[in-house]
Amino acid sequence: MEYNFRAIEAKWQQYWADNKSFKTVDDFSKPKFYCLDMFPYPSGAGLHVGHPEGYTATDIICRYKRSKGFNVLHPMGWDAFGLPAEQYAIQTGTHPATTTQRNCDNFRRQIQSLGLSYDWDREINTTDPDYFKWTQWIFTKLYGTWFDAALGKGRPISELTIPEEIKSVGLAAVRNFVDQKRLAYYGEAQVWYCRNCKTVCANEEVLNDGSHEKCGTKEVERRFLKQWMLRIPHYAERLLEGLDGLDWPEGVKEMQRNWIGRSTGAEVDFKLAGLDKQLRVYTTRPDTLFGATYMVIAPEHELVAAITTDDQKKAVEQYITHAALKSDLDRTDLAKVKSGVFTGRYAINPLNGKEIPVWVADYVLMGYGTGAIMAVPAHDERDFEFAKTYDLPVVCILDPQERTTPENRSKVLAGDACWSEDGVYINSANPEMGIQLNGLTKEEGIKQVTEWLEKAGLGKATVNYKLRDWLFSRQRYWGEPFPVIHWEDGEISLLDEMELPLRLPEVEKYQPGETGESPLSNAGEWLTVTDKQGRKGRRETNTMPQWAGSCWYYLRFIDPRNENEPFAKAKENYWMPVDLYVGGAEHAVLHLLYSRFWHKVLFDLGIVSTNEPFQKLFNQGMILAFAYETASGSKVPSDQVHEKEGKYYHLETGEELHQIVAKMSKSLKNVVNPDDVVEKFGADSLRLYEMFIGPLDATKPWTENGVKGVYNFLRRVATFFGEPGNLTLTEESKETLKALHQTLKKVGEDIEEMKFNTAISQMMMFTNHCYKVGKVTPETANTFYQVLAPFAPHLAEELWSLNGNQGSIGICPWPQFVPAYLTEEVVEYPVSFNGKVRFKLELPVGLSVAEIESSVLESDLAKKWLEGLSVAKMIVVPGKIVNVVVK
RNA sequence: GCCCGGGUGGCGGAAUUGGUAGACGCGCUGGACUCAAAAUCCAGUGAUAGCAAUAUCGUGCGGGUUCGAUUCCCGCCCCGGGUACCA
Repeated sequence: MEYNFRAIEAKWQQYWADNKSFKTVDDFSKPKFYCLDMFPYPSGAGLHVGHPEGYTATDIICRYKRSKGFNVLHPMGWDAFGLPAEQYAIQTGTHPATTTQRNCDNFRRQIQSLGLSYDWDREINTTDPDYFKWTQWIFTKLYGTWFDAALGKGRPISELTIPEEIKSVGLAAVRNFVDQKRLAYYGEAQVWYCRNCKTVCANEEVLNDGSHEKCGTKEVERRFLKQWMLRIPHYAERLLEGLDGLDWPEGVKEMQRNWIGRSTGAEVDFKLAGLDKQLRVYTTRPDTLFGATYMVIAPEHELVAAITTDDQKKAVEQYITHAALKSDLDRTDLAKVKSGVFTGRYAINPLNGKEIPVWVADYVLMGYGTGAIMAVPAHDERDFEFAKTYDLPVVCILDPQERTTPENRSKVLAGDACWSEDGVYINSANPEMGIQLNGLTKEEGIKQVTEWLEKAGLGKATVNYKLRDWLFSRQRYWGEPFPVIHWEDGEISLLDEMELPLRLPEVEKYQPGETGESPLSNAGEWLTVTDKQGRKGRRETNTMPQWAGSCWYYLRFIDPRNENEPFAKAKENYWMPVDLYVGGAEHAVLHLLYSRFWHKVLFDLGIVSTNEPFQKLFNQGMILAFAYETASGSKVPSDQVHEKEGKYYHLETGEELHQIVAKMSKSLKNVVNPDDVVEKFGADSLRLYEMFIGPLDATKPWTENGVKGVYNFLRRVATFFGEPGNLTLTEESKETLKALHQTLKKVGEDIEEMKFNTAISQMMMFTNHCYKVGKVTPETANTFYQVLAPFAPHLAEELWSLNGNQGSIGICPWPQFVPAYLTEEVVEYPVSFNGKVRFKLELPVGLSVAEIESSVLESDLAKKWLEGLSVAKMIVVPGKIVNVVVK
């Protein structure tokens, strides 16, 4: 048979569509397998070869699981809100919905051309009002939930007890109290604002170098704006604990842990000399309190004005104004030299009563801990640098002893070097206060000081998290509108479920306002509302960020056409959690953390039945491409390069070029379009190559020659098995049965472990075997087709039907592997002398160690290597190796 | 700086409860087929020496443990990703 992949693939894709072969039914009696791809943002550029990598992997697993008897849920949809469509609208006036529709159609066509077994009846789109109705609904749930710290869970706001003293103050106080507790709140937030995009951006979008992730400019600055925020830090502990039970890559879990950033320490109150106020600091090292020689408060700290003395007022005010203009970049990276100013005030060290100066410095951040620190320059690098800059005293209280060099130790003891590791306390006792640390080490010191502080009422053990409130609004058009009304009297109300979805209004221009307000502020009629009492209100003009839609889409796939609820409880109960979630590592922290947060809230409210949404996570690696650069390192577009005898030259200048591996990019002209690959080699070849190129989680370069290699394999399969004369054997040979069942075993195991590259190489070996023996039985062929089917489903279906089988190959149970076919009668032992393999010796299976020893020593081959030497020892590992130690 | 990955033929990569390094594929070489070429099929292919049998070397570098190390331990080098004063 000629391998006419175009005809074969068209035929079977039609067959699957006509027969709805991959439709998932909610048959609760079967074991379920929910396999999810991270749904794409349908960009105008279409699919790139990175998309099919993850999609093919999940498709193989799904097809395999179906034939193993699982009820498989394998859906696809579109994360279609987002900036590019809006940007295009600003430029051309085309409604983002139009652009989005077009892009989705293109993506669907491309994905369908790959023969992926999605249930297209479950397709969802985050921009569809029937979908975002429920995104808005979940937002109202967040708004209506508070976190009960005592129970460690979220509860409906109706279950919040309002203290009598608040009630007595009045309605506004009650409202204020409740708002303080909600998981979603509307508040003044100091946020990043990008002058270029005219939008607010999340902290996470502002890169370390002070540029905006989305647009790349450095036009970002800090502004105060009214924003919707989510209190994700309330769930910090739950999000941290939840990680332990998940089958996720360790690296991703570690990144999430670091992002949450839990630390334990103590809050300590310092009295201020001549001021009836206390300064509270957070420290992870209360044990170093004896070494605190000054204090620092953040420029934004509320006590700055009160603390500053008249003499220093001017200098401090100047410093604060200056610091406010700085971006985080200036405050961190560039500030190798720390800056600060003395407030004129002294604080009193509670352990020894000594007065220490209070400084203002921007290396202390208001957003973490209490915004104030006690500085222990001898044992903290940052404090040490600051102390050296401003010539503040450095008192060593922790002797490194033998933990460092004698030279460094004496520097540390003299206060000329910083030591932040463990040591033995010195100068750390105050008998009057009943505290004595000298001679102890760090762990014990922290414990004792914390206990002492708590007893003395000067402080308490505290846990802190780096995780900050999640800024949840954007000044954009193309996002979910908030179901929120701001009334003229200052009240905020949310729409009822009956009033959802709140659709986007038509607007004339998509340009954000100069002040950064959303395009929705131009939406005329839509904008204003009046209630039954005649009270006027204005709708929220912000929209939700792109994260919103992707935070819960895995739940909607369970019941995507449900008009009455986000999903039916019974179905959710059956399908959740997602058994396997595959996508890029770029979502390791944000998307996965936000999703987990929403999920936990929904869990606490009894809306979902699992504590965590994604049981197993797998990150596919990036697919790169070869690129070329000159000796000086400048890049040369691929169409300017020509190859000669394995070397590369510039087409015009003739200069020899160096081949490198780089991300695919338009400028390098090394982008591979899946459509072209499908056209030239077929979908099965594309699928197979993406899996064969290397381990799924590795970063690897694309080569067209590699595609040719797997195409070759498929062609050889088609040629051999498509020839009826090759399938005429009536009884299968032992060797072929062995090769077949080895393949069956290896491929099954490799799919379970997601090691697709080695599974494919095993199938290649089997095919090579078939060419060698020339003929196999039709039964052998059938079994092989089934093994091949998850990987190259079109060709497998074709050969399957050609061999006289009815119906789709996908519905047949996975063939049973028979271990008996793999048993060996002889073992070929590599025989080593002093660890060097000298010859191979074939021996029957099942010999005792003594028998193997004597067989080896008696063999003619061994004589040569034993000449003039005596055997000191023999190592025999039955079935593996023999090593003779000679002297 | 810190954290996490990773360094194996000309190339992508296999193989690690320590047990025949280089499976499979690409490329290359030779042969068959052909008037010829392409395609295909068959064979070979880590390096060095040798006609060959074979020998020596060989998994980033230097040590160590072991009968035996790509695999374990110690110390380095290089590459990729993440991160940034979190007290």
